[in-house]
Amino acid sequence: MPELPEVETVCAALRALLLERRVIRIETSGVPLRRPVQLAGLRESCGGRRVAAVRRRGKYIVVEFAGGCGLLLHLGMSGSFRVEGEDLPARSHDHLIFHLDRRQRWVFNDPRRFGLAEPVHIEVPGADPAELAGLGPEPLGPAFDGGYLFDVSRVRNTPVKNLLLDQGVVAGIGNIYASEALFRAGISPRRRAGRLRRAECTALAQAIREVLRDAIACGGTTIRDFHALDGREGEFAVCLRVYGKTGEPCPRCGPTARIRRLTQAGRSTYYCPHCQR
DNA sequence: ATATTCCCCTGGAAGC
DNA sequence: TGCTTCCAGGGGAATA
Repeated sequence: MPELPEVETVCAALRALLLERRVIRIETSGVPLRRPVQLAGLRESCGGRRVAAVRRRGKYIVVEFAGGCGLLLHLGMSGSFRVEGEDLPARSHDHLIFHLDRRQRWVFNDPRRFGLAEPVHIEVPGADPAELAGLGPEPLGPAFDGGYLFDVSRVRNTPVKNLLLDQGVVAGIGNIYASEALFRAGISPRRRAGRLRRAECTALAQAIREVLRDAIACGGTTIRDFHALDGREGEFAVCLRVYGKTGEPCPRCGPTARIRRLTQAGRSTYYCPHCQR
């Protein structure tokens, strides 16, 4: 569920709440997330240490402690965090509890358990852990532009929508923003990636940056259950132009064209067959 | 090697 | 009301 803008929103809130805080003790529900939780490793990596940095890479969050110790987090489809007083009641699907100083706790809650929380090594302060080496560039960073997209797409026969979902090509785009970016760029999601012209790649890269920036400014998109640490929902849902809008008039073409849904690589894609070519 | 399909899980909405 | 079916913002393993 959470894509780059949602993870960015969560990450900024975590940074504000956790920086310089000390992890006193760690507990788990004992239930595996995407993989079994390595409680001993987490205690070694985080236990007794102060949070030195919190940053995002693609859809991952990296929490850095002193001494090269790190914590790699991923929200999966349904993960969420909260930081609250120790006296409040636990909730269903609380799978990781980091007890902090000042009688607070930091909780990772994840009903579907597709999330991830693992100890990692940080070689140099600010560096990515080796586990993230396969990620493509940040779409809002300097390495991502139309030229890059053109180059990496040449040898790919997959539909461009699938290419955008490949985290090794570009990190952080998910199902919502892939559809939204293709709509903004006027490119059909079914187009073979390798057949895109250079100008189309430029338009698409620009559309990706725009939609992600707009969504971050709105605190992300809440379709169902995404919420930030303060409980607020992402306001970008009202700005969606095609995602989830099957049968509605196209915002660009008007009532003469209706938004359609199709399935690509097992995921829903939304697009206007009239203005996306 | 690349590209789909399937699977992991829970919960909410929609259909009957 | 209750049951069944479908669907979901992710990613990785197993298949073609």
